[in-house]
Formats: sequence, C-alpha cells, structure tokens
Amino acid sequence: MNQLKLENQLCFPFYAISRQITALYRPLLEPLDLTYPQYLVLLVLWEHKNLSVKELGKKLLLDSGTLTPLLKRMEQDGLVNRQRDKADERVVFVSLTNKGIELENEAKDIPFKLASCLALSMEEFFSLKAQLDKLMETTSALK
Amino acid sequence: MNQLKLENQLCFPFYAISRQITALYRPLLEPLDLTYPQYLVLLVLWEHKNLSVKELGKKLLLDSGTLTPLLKRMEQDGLVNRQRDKADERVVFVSLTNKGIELENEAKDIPFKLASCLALSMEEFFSLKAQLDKLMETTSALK
DNA sequence: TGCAATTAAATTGCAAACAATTTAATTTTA
DNA sequence: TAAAATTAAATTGTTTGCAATTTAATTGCA
Repeated sequence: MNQLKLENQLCFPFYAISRQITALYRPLLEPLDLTYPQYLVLLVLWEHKNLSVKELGKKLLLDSGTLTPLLKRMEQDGLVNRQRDKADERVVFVSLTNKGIELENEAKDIPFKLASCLALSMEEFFSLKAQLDKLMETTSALK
Repeated sequence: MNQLKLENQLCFPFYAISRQITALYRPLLEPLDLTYPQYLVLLVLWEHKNLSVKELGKKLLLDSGTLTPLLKRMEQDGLVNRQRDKADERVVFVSLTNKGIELENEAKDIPFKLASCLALSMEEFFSLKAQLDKLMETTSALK
C-alpha cells in the first residue's frame, strides 16, 4: 500500500472533516453572528463564567496569538468583557456580557441539529467519540 | 448530558485533532520547506502528474480562493508549474517541476513517522479510517 | 449566428492559526 | 534586595480558508 496516496492517509480525513464540520456549523451560527471559534469560546464561557485568556487557551488548545484578536472581535460585538486581573496585571479575565449569556438559549439546539447532519447512530457516535478522545490525549501529550 | 459542554461534543475533537496533527507534521515538513496544505498538493501531484486547479480542488476539498495563492507560492518556490490549457483558456493545469518530483523521495518516510506519533494499533488505525471515510462521505454529500 | 447561461480562475476582504518576538508584570534566586 | 528568569498577553508577519465578486472563456440555445 502506497502511504503517499491521499486515500490511504488518516490525517487528510481529519483535516477535511474538520473543515466540513465547520461548514455545517456556518448556516447554524450565521443567524447568531458567530464564527465556529467564537462559538467554542462561548461554549467554554457558558460553563465557566470567568476565565483568563490562558485558561481559555488551555481548554481550546489555542494561544494568545489566536485568542487575543478573536476575543477583541467578540468584545467589539458586545459578547464578552475583557479585564486585567487586579491581583496580577499580566492576566486578562474574559467574561460574558448579558448579550453573551443570552445567546446560550438561542444556541441550545445547535448541537442536536449538527449531530443529525452527521447521521451517526448512538453506538457510532460514542465509539467515535472514545477513539477521538484517546487520539486527542496522545497528540496533546506530544506538545 | 449537557450538549453545550465542550467535553460532550464530537466536533471539537475534530477541530482540535486536525490542528494537532498539522502541528505534528510541522517539524517533519519544515526541512522540506513545506506547509501541510502544500504537502497535500504534492501528495496529489505525485500520484496524478498533471491536474487542473479544479480537479486538485475536488480532491482536497479546496476552492480556487485557497488554491490560487497557495499554488502561486509553490510556483515561486519552484515546486510546481502552472499553465493555461491551450484547448480551454479558462483552465489552469498544475504540474510538478523536477524539484517537486524529487521531493517525493525525501518525503517518503513522513507518513510512517507521523503514524508512529499517533500510536494506534493496526486494528485501531483501520477502524478509525473506516469511520472517518464514512463520515467524510456523509458530510461531503451535504454540500 | 448571437446573446444568455455556465464555467474556471482569480481577486477581494475578512477571520483564523501559529511561529516568533515584544512588553510588562511577577517570581526566583543569588 | 536587585538582577535574572519566568510568565501572560499582545504584537508582527505569514499562510490558510472561505464567501462573494469579478474576469474571461466556453457552451447552449433561441
């Protein structure tokens, strides 16, 4: 088997599916005026209220080079507040505005709508999820 | 189960693993002066010699908005030739230069090196590949 | 034939993504 | 305590990725 053929690669499907999934989110997120990475930030903040850029980056595997401009755009859009920690001026805390909090309700159907696009059975879903989580652990450890 | 929690999502692992894998490729591709998307273009051209931008885009799921500048950079780097089809001036064919052809030999170990990073058994590899291929088919059909 | 529709690339503009560097604050340690 | 090391964000510069539009060529069909 020729390993240099695209069809024999495992990595290309990850690259392609990742972009396809983002494309599936687009029409669902557009009414909320969100991009997929912005939606991910909101997912985390709906759960954790108040996080530093560092902590947010740890959960999303993104660094400040990506997050700072992204968060500034979200601040511009009135979704989040950014403020320096009084106790440690290096740290910037990110929290939700009322508008950001209220979006949770409008977004609550999105995971179901998207899951239905993927057309997986419960078994397939959980099996795949387990394999991805394992792979995620492997690749995260290689940092 | 709260579907709006990051940890319960299937899509986030795809997004994150995709970027992690690209990060794993980086040190392998850097000596060849390639980015991951450029490497993908070469994978296709090593197999198919001569393709239009359209055909290349079909294989990689990328449009001319992404490919045109990417291919221009690869042309600048002396990896590919771009020339308009004489028979149909709308079409641009992309082919490899000698330098591009020769890179295949230098790249031939990359898939194995990368596969070893992922630490999957043969069974896991093929099982995962099958599930991804199926998902890919599903999401591609939703275009 | 000749105009409308279609097609393939290219272009424009914007949002990520990330390496590398910089800035400023805090901690360590000599 | 003061300089060195570390840390957190921000900044800079480059490459992707994609929607939307434009340009130019070809095809279809009235």
